[in-house]
This record gives sequence, structure tokens and C-alpha cells, in this order.
Amino acid sequence: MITNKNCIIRLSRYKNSLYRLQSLGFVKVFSENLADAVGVTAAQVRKDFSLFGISGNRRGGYEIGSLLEKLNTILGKDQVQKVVVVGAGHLGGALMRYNGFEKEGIKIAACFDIDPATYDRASRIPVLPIEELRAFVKDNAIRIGIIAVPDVAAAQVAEQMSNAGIRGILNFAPIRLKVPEDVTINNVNLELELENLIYFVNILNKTKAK
Amino acid sequence: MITNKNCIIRLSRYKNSLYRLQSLGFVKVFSENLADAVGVTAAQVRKDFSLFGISGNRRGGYEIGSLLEKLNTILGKDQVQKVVVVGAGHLGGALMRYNGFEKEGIKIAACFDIDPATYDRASRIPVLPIEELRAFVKDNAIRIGIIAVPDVAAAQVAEQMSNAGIRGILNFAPIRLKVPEDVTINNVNLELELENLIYFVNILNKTKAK
DNA sequence: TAGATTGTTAATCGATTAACAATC
DNA sequence: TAGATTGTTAATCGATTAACAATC
Repeated sequence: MITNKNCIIRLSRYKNSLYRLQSLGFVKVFSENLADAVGVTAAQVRKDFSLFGISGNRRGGYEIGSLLEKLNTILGKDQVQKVVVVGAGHLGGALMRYNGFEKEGIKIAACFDIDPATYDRASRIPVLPIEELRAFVKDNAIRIGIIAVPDVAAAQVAEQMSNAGIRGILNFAPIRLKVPEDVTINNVNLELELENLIYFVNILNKTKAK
Repeated sequence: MITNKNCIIRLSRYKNSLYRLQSLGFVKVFSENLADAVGVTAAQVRKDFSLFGISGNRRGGYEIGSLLEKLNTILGKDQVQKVVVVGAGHLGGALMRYNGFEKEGIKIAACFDIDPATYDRASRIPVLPIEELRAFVKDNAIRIGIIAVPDVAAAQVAEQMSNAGIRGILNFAPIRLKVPEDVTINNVNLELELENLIYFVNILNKTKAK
């Protein structure tokens, strides 16, 4: 329905800010407050909400509890989301051990690799042969996968994921993946992010020097 | 001068595609070719170039070699960029061992942490006490830092970086950092990326079900 | 009621694209 | 020259913001 990525990212931010406000004891919030907390305009907040049919109370603002419920439903946070990681290298390992996902209702169900030395079925998060990806994804109704393999292997992994039934891919490999159009890809390209920072640091430095 | 992040990201993509084309033996390229390779329109390519005063040859397109030179200068790739990492945990460790940075001319010069158990001055990339950050950054004229610490520590690290003279921060902690306006921040928020994927997977699924 | 805030429409802004004169 | 491609202006598109009538 709504396909603007920035808008959805803002919904996530509203949600996070609302939890903070709630933990501070607030029960209601005005678009103005929330806008300040997230760093957007009040009009943006109201517009975003109206896009999703979320309405408040003219004069009384929004009730945080019910607002959070609606946002959580929209964002699919009403159930734990299971994801798989492919690539048990340094990055894959870091992701498996990262505990920030849990509190967001995201669970890494398993990791897959081609190297038998990495396999570990007894681990809290099992590391399995890539050949088992398809069956595992089907059996566990997984729809999200994370690609944490070297760039030369990424295209093939994306295809395997797509064939297995995965419909959303978080890709850490610095290459552009081709997938069917019903598969969504979010890229995290660290080289690109750093290169970008370098540019802005350089021009701001030059501008100052003038 | 130009402050549109998307535009700079496209320059990086042009650069990467041009290297590929060059390695295939091409010497010249038309805006149309490059646009296809990167997935934008030919008008976008020409517009981006003209924004940076890059001109080609009417009728003859652009000469890849000199184009790459100009892009590399704009993107600061004419010299190795040294960066520091703060946080020697799983993510920091993965970044230190990631070898994709080197071929992009990005060198992690050192890592810093508060936990003495992580310190290792003899390592290829030394792991040092956070107290030494400031001196190290000054001595090595570092301007880019990566935050790979838990979210509760991120704000303080950002301030230490900023005070030490760092002007660009790649932040992996899922919180919004406040820094002086001459410091550029790029955020990599994995929870947000996954949450975003979940949304799009869910709605595409629902749309199909209709 | 009077006053404040929402919900939505219209205006603005910025980025992308189309079109075409300039020109190699 | 004739033809193809650039460089740039104008048109389009989409997203953000301002404004204000509706209303609690």
C-alpha cells in the first residue's frame, strides 16, 4: 500500500520515541512533542499518521498506548520475526552475538555457511550447511534473510534465498543484487558509507578553510 | 558545495562501475551506458557530472580514465584515508578483520575500548585504551571514526570523537547522536533496516493474497 | 463557549527526467 | 556535412511543509 521507505523509517522512529516517552510516564502526546523527539515537523507526523489511518483526538492529541499498538501492528511487531543469516564469518558471527535484535522482537533462527569447519548444530543459534537453507526456511516459514558472505558469493546466495521463499534480504555485500521484484532488498554498504563521510568531511573542511 | 547525499552516493557507484567497464577493456563510455550499469537515467548521469564540472565530449562520450581520475579526486580517493574504530567487541572485531576496506583505500589505523582485556598494542591494528583516542587522532590527523559500542556508551564516544577532532562518524549504535554541526554522521541501524524489511515483506505478501 | 490541536488541502521545495539546442 | 551525444533549461514528479477549517 504505502511504499515510501522514508515514511516507514519514520514510523519506526515514532515508535521508539513513544516507548521512551511512555517510560517517562507520559500517557498522551501531541504531534508537536513527537515531532521534536524525532526531529521532524509536526505536519509530517500528522501526515504520516493520516496516511495509515491513525487518528488522534482534536484538542487531546494522541494516546500513546493505542498509538504504539497501531504502529506495532503496521510494523509487524506483534509477533517475533525469525530471520536467517548466511555467512558465518566475522560479520555473521557478530550478528549472531549481537543482542540488540532480541529486544526488537527479531530472532536469528539459524546461520548457514559452506565451510564445514563452521558447522555447529548444538549452538544456541545453529550453524548449518547452506544445502539445508531451503528446507529450514520452508519448515520455519522464514521470510527474511541476511547476506554476510564475501561479495563473490553474494549473488548466488541471494538466488538461493529467493528460491527458498525468502522475501526480504538485508545485504552486507558491496554489490548490487538482482532478485525477482517480489523480493525486497536493503543494502548496507560500509565502503559506500565511509566514502560518503570522507567526501563530506573533505568539503566541509575546504569550505571552512576559505 | 554539493550537499546532496544521494548524489555523492551515485558518484561512488559511477566510479565502481567505471572500474568494471575499464577492466572489461572499455576506454570510453556514453552517459547511456553508465546509466544502464548503475541503474539510473542517462540524464541523471549527465546532470550529476555537470554539477561537478565534469565534461565529456559531445559525440564522443566520456573518457573512462580521466573520468575516474576526476571522480576519485572528488571522493577523496587520491590518498589513503585512515579511520579509527571505538569498540573492540564483536562488531568492532569484525570491522578490523574485514578486508573490503583496504581495496577502497580505507585503513583502520587503530581501535579503542574501555576494557583492558581487549588491549593489544602489538596487533596489526592496535587496540588501545579510549584515553589515548585524543592523542592518537591528533598525531595521525584522523578525521573519520566508527562507533561500534553499545548504545548506552555511544553518546559519550561521539563527544570524545568530536572533541578529539574527528569530523565524520559512522555510527552503528541504534540511537540518534548529537554533535556539532561541522561533524557529519552516517547511521547504520540494523534493527531499523530489518524492521523496514519486515514491513515491506508483510505488505507485499498481503497485496498478493488479495 | 473559547481555545487548542487535529486532519487535510494547497503551496512549496527539491530532486529527477524530458527535451532540445549546441557542437564535436 | 550529417548524425549522435552532450550540457542545460524547462517540465515533471514526489515528498515535505504551511495553513486553516473542522472539532473536541
